[in-house]
Amino acid sequence: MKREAVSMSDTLSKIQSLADLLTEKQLLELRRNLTIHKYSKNELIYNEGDVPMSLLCLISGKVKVYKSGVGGRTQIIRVIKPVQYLGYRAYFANQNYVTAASAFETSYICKIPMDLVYHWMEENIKLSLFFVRQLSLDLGVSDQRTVSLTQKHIRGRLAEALLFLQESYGLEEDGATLSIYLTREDLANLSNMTTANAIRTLSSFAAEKIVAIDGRKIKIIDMDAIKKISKIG
Amino acid sequence: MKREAVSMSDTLSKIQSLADLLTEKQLLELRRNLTIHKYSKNELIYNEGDVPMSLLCLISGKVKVYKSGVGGRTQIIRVIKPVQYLGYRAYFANQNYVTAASAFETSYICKIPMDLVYHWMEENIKLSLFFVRQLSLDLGVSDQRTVSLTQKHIRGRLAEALLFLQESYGLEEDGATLSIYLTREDLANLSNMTTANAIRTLSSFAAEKIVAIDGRKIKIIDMDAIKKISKIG
DNA sequence: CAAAAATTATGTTTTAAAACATATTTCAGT
DNA sequence: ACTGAAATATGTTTTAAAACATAATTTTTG
Repeated sequence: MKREAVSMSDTLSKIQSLADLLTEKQLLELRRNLTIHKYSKNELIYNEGDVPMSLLCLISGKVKVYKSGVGGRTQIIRVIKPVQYLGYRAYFANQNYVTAASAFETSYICKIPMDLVYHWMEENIKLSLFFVRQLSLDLGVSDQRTVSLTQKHIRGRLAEALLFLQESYGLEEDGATLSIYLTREDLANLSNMTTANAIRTLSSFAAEKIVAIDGRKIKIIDMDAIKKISKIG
Repeated sequence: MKREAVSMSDTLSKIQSLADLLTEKQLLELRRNLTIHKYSKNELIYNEGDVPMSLLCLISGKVKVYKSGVGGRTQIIRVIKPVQYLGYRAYFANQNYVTAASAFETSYICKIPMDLVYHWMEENIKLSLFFVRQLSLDLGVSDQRTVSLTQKHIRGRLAEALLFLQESYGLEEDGATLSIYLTREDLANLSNMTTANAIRTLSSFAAEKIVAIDGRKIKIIDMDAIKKISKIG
């Protein structure tokens, strides 16, 4: 498990695909204005209502974007893996953040002043189109998620969450264990259910030999079954 | 009630704010490539899985964008009023449509070939930034909606739907009657509930003198009560 | 290392909403 | 204007999931 800090050159190589879109001048400005920040496990990165100031890019670690709803219940809206960008929507919409973000585990995030990014966009079509594409992908996921979370039953929602985690963070060397260890509460907040129901439903999956659980480790035994449960809802 | 067809010059004046972003050359291309289409009540405009070919702009009428989920249940994702654009997300994300759209009532829609629009975007920053903004607003609404639909109770969801319809389509001259007449089924699909529950819950609101119903006409009597019910969920 | 706190686990009860059923009314097409 | 279909209305039953409760672990922290 790597534990070292992230250097500037590490960071620049990670955001290469964004940097490639920039002009020489913009690249220089990027180097001058980019900052790197460490967030510990469960540390808040931004909160609902905050003014969006920076484009964030997750360099290493894992992050959740969530929203608190009725009676303080939390819904995880999306999860972020390296190297993905976040925090841009609210700025473009001229709003304060309507979501919050925090680190699942120790994470390094680089920040680029959003005013600067927007400035670049005004003279850099490729960068603008990059965000058009990102936002379009995000919106598709969000619309799909609305329907899944409202219409699927508990088992379907949990199965979908497991698939979602697998797609987002992948599997360990055994090719079966999810590479992220979430609390049951996070799993519940991802699947729109109560913590007790996440625990119960996951136990059922284990009893049915669909998954094997060892604390927070979840090993997927029968992927087809999970896909089927997710699909039929 | 206006019933006439929509002319090219009507249309051009409606899409003025988009046209203003274009160069002279692009404006000429727009005039040559823009087409106007009439859709009757309940007519399908595009379907899930279709290849997105055109940027659509609703010139007159009312349109719903929806998604069919588990067991064919329909969720209305958003409603469109004149002059709003639709149909662009899937193209930008390089996907087929994941939603469908149809007309609540007779609607005129103008179509502009999406390849052309994208071409313009590649040489027109303002146009690109227009879509960045649109997508960002859409995404904010979608994320908010995910939480509302999953966490609010039936009464809260219906109240929210009524507010949403009021914001989208406004009120009639009496300053109280919603300017859109939906079937109870559409109201249910907007609020994530069964038709029977939409009927029942709306009847309750009427019994509580929060609204007055006359067929599909819904008159809002106690706006504060509706806002409160929506808020507390 | 031990105590406190948080998390996981399960059983039971309650509740909200769906499913089912059946009239009644309204609407659309001939 | 008539007729079948669609939409509305309302009552009853069933079911899924939340709420509540309590205990056993595990994790964190002083």
